[in-house]
Amino acid sequence: MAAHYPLTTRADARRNRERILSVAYQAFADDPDVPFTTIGKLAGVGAGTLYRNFPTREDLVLAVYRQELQSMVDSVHDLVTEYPPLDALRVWLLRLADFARVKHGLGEALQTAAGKDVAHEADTPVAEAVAVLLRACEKAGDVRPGLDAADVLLLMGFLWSRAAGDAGEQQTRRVLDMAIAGLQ
Amino acid sequence: MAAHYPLTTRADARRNRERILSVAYQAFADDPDVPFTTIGKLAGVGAGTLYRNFPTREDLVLAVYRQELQSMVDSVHDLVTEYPPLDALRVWLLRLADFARVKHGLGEALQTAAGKDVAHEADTPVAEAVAVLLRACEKAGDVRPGLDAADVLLLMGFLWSRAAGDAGEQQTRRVLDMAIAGLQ
DNA sequence: ACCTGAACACCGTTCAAGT
DNA sequence: ACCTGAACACCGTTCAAGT
Repeated sequence: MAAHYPLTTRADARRNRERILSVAYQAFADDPDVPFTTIGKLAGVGAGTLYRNFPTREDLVLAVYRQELQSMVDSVHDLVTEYPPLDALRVWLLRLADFARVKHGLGEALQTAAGKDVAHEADTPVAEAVAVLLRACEKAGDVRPGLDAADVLLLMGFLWSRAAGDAGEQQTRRVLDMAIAGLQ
Repeated sequence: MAAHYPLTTRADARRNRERILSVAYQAFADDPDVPFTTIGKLAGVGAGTLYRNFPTREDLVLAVYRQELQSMVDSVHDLVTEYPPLDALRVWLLRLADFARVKHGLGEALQTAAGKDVAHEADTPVAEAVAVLLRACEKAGDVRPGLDAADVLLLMGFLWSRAAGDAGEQQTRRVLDMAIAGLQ
């Protein structure tokens, strides 16, 4: 009596999962408290399908988080080819700051055990992304040599916690510029 | 047709309000997502009474926040008489760190407009409390002179945001000790 | 003036029936 | 194998009736 595992996922099943993920980010950004079932409706799937793919709200939040952070990390390559090194660093960190704001809006899902795992699992790729940007700046002589990516991220984390509490984008930008000036 | 305002609050009304506040802190600490109506039941009041006193969950959260922070500030005087200055500072900052953890658990009520007002309104008394503790340490020669209370709080805020994300009490204690060592 | 608690609305979650 | 959506449970909120 061998169990039967499907060799391929059914096409509609894959489509449904992708649809949910693609509406979820915007839905969470618009309203962090959006009813879970509403996301299913927006994606045009039944409640059962929503729950089979993401048994809890947290599962969906974390999947969205993972997806967005991945696309952030993937964007590094294009940035360093398109912009001067220092601008690439600034743009990327600004995007990360925006993401951190949304992440904060996503609620405390990242404070749970599973959430910390996901957040922690992202640490290495994110640190590597920063390392790539820093190395480009270093080569161009835009920052002082020997800067540690983890240190930079720690500093950024500090800025975000302040920025989230107080004013919005403007302040984030100003403080970020101050921090970058400090790296030079 | 002058409106009639009660000259004195009815005794049972005052009692009810106090009862709600006294159960709320523990209830939130036990489970930040405790159903709002459950707090009414724990306090032994009807849903209507709960809602008249605290129209929204946020109102109750903020009232609890205010109350607890007030008692923290009030405790400074006893601490500086009971403990050596540096110990008083350490104990008080540890308590504040514990409170910050619970505050975090209280959810994002403090991120709203009203929440920021309350948090901001607390800044001055809290900074004064720290200033009192610092001055005592300075007089005893335990810290270097000229330390700014706001700077110390900024540093603490940084520690908490790290501590909340990662490990709990142990790490908070270690990092706090490092920070205090830095003040000396 | 203040209280209680039943009543209603809304959202989370499951599961029987369908393709 | 996967889907839909009705059905049920639970919590938030109001308000008529009581003291």
